[in-house]
Amino acid sequence: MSWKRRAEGAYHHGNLREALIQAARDLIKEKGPAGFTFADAARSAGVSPAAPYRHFRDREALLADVAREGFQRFEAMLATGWNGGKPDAMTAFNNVGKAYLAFARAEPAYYAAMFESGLPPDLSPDLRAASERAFGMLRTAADGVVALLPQGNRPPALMMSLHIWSMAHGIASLFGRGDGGRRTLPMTAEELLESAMLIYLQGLGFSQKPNRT
Amino acid sequence: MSWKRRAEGAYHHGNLREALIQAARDLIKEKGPAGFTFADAARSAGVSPAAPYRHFRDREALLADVAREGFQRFEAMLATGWNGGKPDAMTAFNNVGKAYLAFARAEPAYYAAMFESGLPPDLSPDLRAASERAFGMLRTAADGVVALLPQGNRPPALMMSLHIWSMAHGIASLFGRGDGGRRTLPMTAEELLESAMLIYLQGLGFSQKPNRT
DNA sequence: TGTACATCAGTGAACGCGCGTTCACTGATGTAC
DNA sequence: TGTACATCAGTGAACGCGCGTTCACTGATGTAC
Repeated sequence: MSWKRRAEGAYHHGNLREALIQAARDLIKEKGPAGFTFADAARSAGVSPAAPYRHFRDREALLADVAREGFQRFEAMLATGWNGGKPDAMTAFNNVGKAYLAFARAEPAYYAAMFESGLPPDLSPDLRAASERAFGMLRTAADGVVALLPQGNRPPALMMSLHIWSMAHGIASLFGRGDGGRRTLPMTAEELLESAMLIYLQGLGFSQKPNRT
Repeated sequence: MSWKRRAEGAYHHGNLREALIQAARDLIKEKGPAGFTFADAARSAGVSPAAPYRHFRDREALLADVAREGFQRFEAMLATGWNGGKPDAMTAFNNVGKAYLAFARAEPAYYAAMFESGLPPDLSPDLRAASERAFGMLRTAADGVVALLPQGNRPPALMMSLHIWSMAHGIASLFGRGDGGRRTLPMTAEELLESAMLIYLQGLGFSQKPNRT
């Protein structure tokens, strides 16, 4: 469903590019990243099957754009969780984890396009850059947390951010998706991630729990 | 490629069911779990497009059988890693992690069918059971490790096994696949997992590193 | 040991379908003067 | 302000293709007697 309805009988759509991305998201959400076709997207947007070629070279290019847009929103959501490290780095770090899972649940279509579509991560420089900026947020959060430890006792922040990324992605993939059909858990995905991060941070030398927000 | 070549001109294939599973694995490896068709599999196995219907209701049933078989081999591989908890639980636990990644790398087609095909986990009781037995191996390993801790200071082994599963799955999905096109890392996937498990175990109260095998 | 027969596994032709892609086209929009 | 023209965005018909599925069939295998 496009946020801007096409005027009845209008020859020019006016916003077809965005409408196609939106249509692709809807279709991915329903049927997975492999389950939509170029013709499908055109139909959903209410245009002829030839129209999408004005905006995307092929299906893969459309999918890549969905992924790119997804990384941008993902980055924004992680940044909101981090919130500049406030009120303190530990709490903010925990909020980044929650934001990660919230994104995967709220936007399963973006998430699938980003991580499960089979697109090569550097299909285009734009896609690559968007993906790296999103990861950069995890890195920033890891830097903030590592800085709380005494010098000489600090783990590499890059490694730490890769650990957190992997854990959050694993939980999101296995349990935390908004599109049903997934495995069930004796606890929420958020609780699972939070408990894992807590134990992990204790392993790094932290002793107290992050404050709840 | 079937391990049993079809006799020239033989009318009966003799092993078509297994040959179709093998063909599906080859095609999944090449093009992803969504990238193979029933007709494709028949062609690879050298039979007419109608032949697979003698053995599988449809494409999804074939895919489910690939996944089921995958879970069985996965379970066996994890069990070999665990090796009854020998030489000691910590070392064996670490070996389970290595076995997890080794499987994902060596058998990307099975892994994709198991975790990335979009099949509902309880499509069939058989599939469900195979999946749970595989997870049971992680649970067994977690039990073994938890038992090393003093009573009163033991985390729930179920939670711990979910943590490990998520971490290993996250690393395998993001970095550790044998089919290329994945993100690159400043370390191996095995090193990433091992370091994460080490920190995690320290967080649980363990102080020494597991012995190397 | 031989024969008749039932069962099984795969054939090959056929069908309807939807997809990706192309093409010459046309209606709408923007701009130079 | 009006007009001519270039550019742009979407049309609709057409094509070849491969897929999923069905069907009556046939060749091979196994078994009862």
